[in-house]
Amino acid sequence: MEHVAIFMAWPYANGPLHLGHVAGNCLPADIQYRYERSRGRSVIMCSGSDEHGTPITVTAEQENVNPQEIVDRYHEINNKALIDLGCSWEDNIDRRGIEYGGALYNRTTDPRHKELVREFFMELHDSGYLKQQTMQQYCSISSDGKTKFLPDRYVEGECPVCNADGARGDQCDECGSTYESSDLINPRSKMDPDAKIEIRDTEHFFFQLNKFQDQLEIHSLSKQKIWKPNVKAMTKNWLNMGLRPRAVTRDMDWGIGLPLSDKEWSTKRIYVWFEAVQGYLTCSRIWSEKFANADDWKKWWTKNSDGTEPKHIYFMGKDNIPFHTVIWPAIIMGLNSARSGTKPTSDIAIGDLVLESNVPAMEYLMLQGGQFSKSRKHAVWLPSFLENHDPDTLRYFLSINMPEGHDTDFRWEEYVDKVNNELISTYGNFIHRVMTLTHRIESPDGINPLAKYLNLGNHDEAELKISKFVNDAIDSMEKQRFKEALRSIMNISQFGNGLIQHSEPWKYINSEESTEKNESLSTLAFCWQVCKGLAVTLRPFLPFQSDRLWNMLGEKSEIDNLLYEDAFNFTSDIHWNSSKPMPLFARLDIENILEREKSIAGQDEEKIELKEQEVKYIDFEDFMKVEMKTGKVIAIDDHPNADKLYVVTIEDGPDSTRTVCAGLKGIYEKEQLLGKQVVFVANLKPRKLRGIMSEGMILAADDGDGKVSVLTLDSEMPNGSQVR
RNA sequence: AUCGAGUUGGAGUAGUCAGGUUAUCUCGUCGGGCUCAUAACCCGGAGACCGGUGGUUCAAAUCCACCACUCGAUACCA
Repeated sequence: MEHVAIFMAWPYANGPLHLGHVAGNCLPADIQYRYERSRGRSVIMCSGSDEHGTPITVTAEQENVNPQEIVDRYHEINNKALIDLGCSWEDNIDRRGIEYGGALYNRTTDPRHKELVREFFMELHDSGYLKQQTMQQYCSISSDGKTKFLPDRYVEGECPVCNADGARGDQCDECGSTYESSDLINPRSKMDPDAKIEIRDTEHFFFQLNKFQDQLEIHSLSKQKIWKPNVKAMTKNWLNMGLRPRAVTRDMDWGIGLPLSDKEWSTKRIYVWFEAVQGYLTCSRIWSEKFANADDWKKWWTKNSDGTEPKHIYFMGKDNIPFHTVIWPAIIMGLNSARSGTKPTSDIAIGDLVLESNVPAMEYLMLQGGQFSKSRKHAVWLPSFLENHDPDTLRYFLSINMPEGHDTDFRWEEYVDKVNNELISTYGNFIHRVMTLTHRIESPDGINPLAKYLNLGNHDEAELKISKFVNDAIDSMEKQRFKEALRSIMNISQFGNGLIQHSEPWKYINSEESTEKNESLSTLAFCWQVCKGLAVTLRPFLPFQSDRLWNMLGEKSEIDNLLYEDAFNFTSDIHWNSSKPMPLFARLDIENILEREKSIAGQDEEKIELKEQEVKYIDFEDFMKVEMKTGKVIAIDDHPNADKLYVVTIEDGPDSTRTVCAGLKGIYEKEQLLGKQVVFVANLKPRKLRGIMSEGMILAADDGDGKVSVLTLDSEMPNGSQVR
C-alpha cells in the first residue's frame, strides 16, 4: 500500500488562528489529506501547536501568568476551531482501520516530544554536527539584580566605525559596516534602556549547516521540476548566500532543556526553530505509540527495502520555505548520517529517513488589501468566523481563491459573491433540482422512483465527459493545484445542469409512459448518479455538505470507503431517503454580514482599549523630565534614504531652528505641514535616522490602525513655548 | 533604501521555467431560451494594444535589458 504523510506547519500558540493561517496551511493540508485517503492510500497527518519561544513568554509576562497557561489556552482554542472547520484532526485513527493511518494534532510541550528532541540532539551532537562555540553576548542586569541575555537585535549603541548612534548589535545602518557586537560603544538594551548591560561569554551549540551545503544543492536541483517558483527562488537564495552554522541553543528558561548534565547548560534551552521542525517526526512517532504499534511510524518515514519511498507533503506559508527546503532536510540527513556513520547524503539509503516529496508553500492571504496583523487588529479570526458562518462556505471561498501562485485577497463582498453565484447557484442548485424533481415523481414507499429508469438511455458521451473532468481533477490534486481541481469538479455540476436543461424532465414527471419519458427520466437518473459522484469528489473540499448530501441520497454505506477515481459509477444501485430534500446551503446577505463584522470589530477594539487602561502609572517627576515645546515647520523635504520619513526644519525659537526626522510621509503631504505650528519633544537625545541627525520628535496622535494626526496649536504662540 | 515575488478584458484568474495555429476559466455585463430549481438554470455575444519602453528571434504574454507600479521581508516611525 502507498504511504503518504501530510504535514502542516505548526501554528504558534500565541493567539487564535486567523483566515491567513487557514488559507496557507490548515485548509490545503486537510484537503490533501482527505484526497489522499480517498485514493485508497494509507495516510497520516501530523501537526500541532508550537508552544515554545520568546513571544509566548512576552505574552505571559504581559498577562502576568505562566507561559504554560498561554499555550494551554490557545492550543485548546485552535484545536477546536480546526475541528469546527472540518479539518480531520478528530479522528486519530482512520475510520477504515488503523492500517490506513490517522491524524494527530500534538503540541511541542508534550513530554514525549521533548524526550525525542533530546534524543535527536544527542545523536547529532555525538556525530559532530553540533559544535560548541563561545559567543560573546550582551546581558542586561536590571535594578532587581536579574540578568538576561539579549539577542543582538535587542541591543543598540554607537557604531565603532563611524560613531553614529542607533547602530544595531552587529551592523551599522549608517556606514554599512559590520563588526563584532562587542565593539559597540555605549551599548544598551532596547527593551530596558536603563538596565546595566555588559558582555558576557556564553556557550552555545551550533548546527553545522555548512556541512550539508553540497548535498542540499543536489537535493534542490532534483526538485526543480516539482517545486513552485517561490520555493525555488527562496531556496536558491539561501544556498547562494552560503550556509553557516546556526545556533541551536539559547539563554532562556521557557523551552526544552538540553540533554546534558553539566550545570552550565541548565540555564539554556533548545532554540525553538530547531525543535519545532522536528515535531513532524516526533508527532508521527507519538501517533504510532499512542494509536498503532510503536514502530509503525517507519512505514511513513523510512525508505522501503524495495526502494520505494513514502510521500511527504509539507504545507506552510511562504515565510517558512527555507526551514522546510534547507534546514529540515539538513537535520534529516544529519540524523541519517549519525545513525549509519556515513557522510551526509541526499541519496537516501534503504531504512533511512526520507526527505520531503514536495513543499507546496502558499503565498499570503490578504485581508481587504492589507496583511493580517494581530497587533493592528486587522484580522478575521477563525473561531469567531465559525460562530456565524457555514464552514464549507469558507472552505469553498478559500479553495477557489487559494494563494497558490501569488497573494490573494479576502473581501467579504467577494466571499458572498463566490458563495452565492458559484457554490450555490451552480452546484447547490444542480443538487436541489435533481432532488426536488425526483421527489415529485410518484413511487411506492421506500423505493427511488428513478430506479426503473436507470440505464435506459445511452449516456456514453456524458460519461466520457465526466470522467475527463474527474481525471483532470486528479491530475491537479497530484500536483497540489487545488483551485484547478475544484474548478474541474465544479464543471461537472454545470455540465449536469445542462443535461437537465436539455432533457426537460419536469415535462414528464407524472405523465403517461412513453419513449420520451423514459429517455428524459433516465437522464435524471443519470444525474442522480452524478450527485453521488459529486458527494465523493467534492468531499475533500466541502466535507459537511458531503455528509448532508449522502444522507439525502439515502446512502447508508460509509462514504469514506469510496475511491475518488470510482466516485462516478453509473451502474451502481441508487437508494432513497423519503424526507423532503433541503437546499445544501443558505444564501448569504452582504448587508447583514458587513453589519455584523463591523460590530465584531468594534467589540474587539473596546476590549483592547480596556486592557490598555491597566498601564502602569508614572511619577509626576518622570513626566516633567520630558521637555515639550512648540515650533513652526519652516521647511520640509523627503528623506533621501527612507520610505516613510520627512526631514522637517522647525523654528524652535526667535533665531534658532532644528532638524527633526518625522515618519509622516504617506500620511501628510509636504504642503499640509508647511507653516504649521507643532509640538515636539525638545530634550530627546539627538540621533541619526538613516543618515540624518534628528533633534527631537514631532508629536502626533495614532489610533494604532494607520490613522495619524499631528498635534497643532489652537492659537498662535511664540515658537519655543513650553508645553505641559 | 536593500532583498524577494508579482502586474493578463469591469473583478478574480490560467498560461510564463521547456517561445509557435482563434490567450484559459469563473463572476459580472448584454441578447436569446427555459420555468423543475435558492430571482435560479441553459445557449450565444461583446469586452484584453498580456504594466511601459527597447532588444533577441522567421515567431514573444512567454527569453534579455531598463523603467513604472503593487505586495512581502528587513530597516526607519507616530
